[in-house]
Amino acid sequence: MRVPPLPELPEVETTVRGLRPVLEGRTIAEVEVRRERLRFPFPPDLRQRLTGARVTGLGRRAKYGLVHTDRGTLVFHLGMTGKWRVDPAADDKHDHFMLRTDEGRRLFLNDHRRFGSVDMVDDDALPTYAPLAALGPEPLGPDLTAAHLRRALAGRTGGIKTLLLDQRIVAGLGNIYVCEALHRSGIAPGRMGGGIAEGRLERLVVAVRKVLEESIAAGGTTLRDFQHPDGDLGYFANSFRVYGREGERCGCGATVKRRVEGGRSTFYCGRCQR
DNA sequence: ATGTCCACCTGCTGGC
DNA sequence: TGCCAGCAGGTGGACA
Repeated sequence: MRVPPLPELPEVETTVRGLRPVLEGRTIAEVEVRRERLRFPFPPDLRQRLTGARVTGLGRRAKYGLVHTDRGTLVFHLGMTGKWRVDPAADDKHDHFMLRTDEGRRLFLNDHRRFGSVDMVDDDALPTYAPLAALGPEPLGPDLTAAHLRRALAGRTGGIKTLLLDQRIVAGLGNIYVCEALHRSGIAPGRMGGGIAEGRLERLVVAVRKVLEESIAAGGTTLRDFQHPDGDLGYFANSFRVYGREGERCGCGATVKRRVEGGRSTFYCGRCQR
């Protein structure tokens, strides 16, 4: 079974890297807002504010993409099905938001399920912008350590799987990479967060970094080697060891299991993960 | 404070 | 063959 990857941290990182050469240093010549809202209403002054703005740089925080301009920062979230389409051959009914650069490149934010969001934040307000300020450490940065996890998980009785999805504990993980990281570190998804030994947390940190880095590397390869006819940025081929593989063989020979918790699928191997 | 559940949304799948 | 219920899940809010 093959599952299209949802936009988690690696997909957002790959998207930002793909947008950078198109946007960085450019001036936004035209902005089109095609509906009132995605998950949240578009800022009412979005079009006016971005038109004529100069893009100074692009970045990412957790699953948020950041487009810094001389008039503030455009913060976008891809939700579950969001992607940017660059110079697409044809129009699509789920192209909700368009930027045209002074070079005539056209970028469409496409999101058929509309769980994504777009916001515009003043530079001086960015450090206290609530959606970003509440986030835990970047998993690929120096602040994600076993010691951090030990402190953040202390006393927590919930399952480690659920807790790792909490963006305040670690920022940027979603259902897919949490399942993969737990599998690689041999930790059962239902294990109580507060009761995990330090050595296992060390292994978990390593596994989280590794699975994200491998995925970003794969995405980078895709961007370099493969030009999608529609210029899609945000989805790329990937292979998972447990996610979406219910009933298939784990590397150890046991069968991959699926369990639903809180309406979310958890894929795991009952033999490798304890 | 913490854990649990639901709403949001649409394309796809499986069952009849 | 066609229809439709059910499912997928990131996030924020409601609730106990």
